[in-house]
Amino acid sequence: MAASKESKARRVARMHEEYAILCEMYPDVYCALHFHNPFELLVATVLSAQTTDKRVNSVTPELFAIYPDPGSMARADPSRLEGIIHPVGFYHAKAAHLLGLSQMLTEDFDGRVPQTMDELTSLPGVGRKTANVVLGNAFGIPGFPVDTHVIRVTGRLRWRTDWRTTHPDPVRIEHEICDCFPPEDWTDLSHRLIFHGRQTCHARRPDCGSCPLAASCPSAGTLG
DNA sequence: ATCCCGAGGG
DNA sequence: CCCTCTGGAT
Repeated sequence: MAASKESKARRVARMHEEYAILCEMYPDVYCALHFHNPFELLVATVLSAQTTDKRVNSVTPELFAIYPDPGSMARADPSRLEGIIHPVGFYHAKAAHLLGLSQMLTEDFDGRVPQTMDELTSLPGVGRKTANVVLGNAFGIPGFPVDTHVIRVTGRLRWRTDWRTTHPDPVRIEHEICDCFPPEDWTDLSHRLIFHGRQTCHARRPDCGSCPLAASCPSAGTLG
């Protein structure tokens, strides 16, 4: 068992090679959401859940023109807020999240976006993935956002020691990958894995034929 | 039908 | 651990 198992050093070396290939495949993968401050990024990221960045970007200009800061958003009329963010979907829950979130920012955090994982995830609508995006992009604090794409892609590439697990633990994936890459790579690497999952390594029919990673991918050709 | 750079609730 | 929440695009 231990003899046939790939050594950690070899596995880490392979992960780094595959990261380099991802960089060649997707030269311009940075935060698709344009923002001017941590509050705007936080709101835009909360809105981004299970939607496309295009829809989020279609509502944020009006949203931030009317509610430029936590104080004004905390006093927003719920139905008006719902109307503004309606195109992103999940508008009822997300409007409630934005209201509660901005109220909590004004009451508990002096109107500022907190800079720790525990404080961020205490906000309504903010999970670990969203918190890591905000930490990395707004504050330069390294974090590794794990979403469904990261779970799937890292499993197929076998970047996880527990890749056979049916229901992998996202926190464990985060820690495993952070253990193998320097902190300055985390945000960028996460974005590329997510982008790869969307563009090529789809859940149902992954496009292995056009994927440069297929040569070293243990799952290539075994799917779809 | 299935997917969108998820999170909260039961 | 499952489900729901939205609607538009493919």
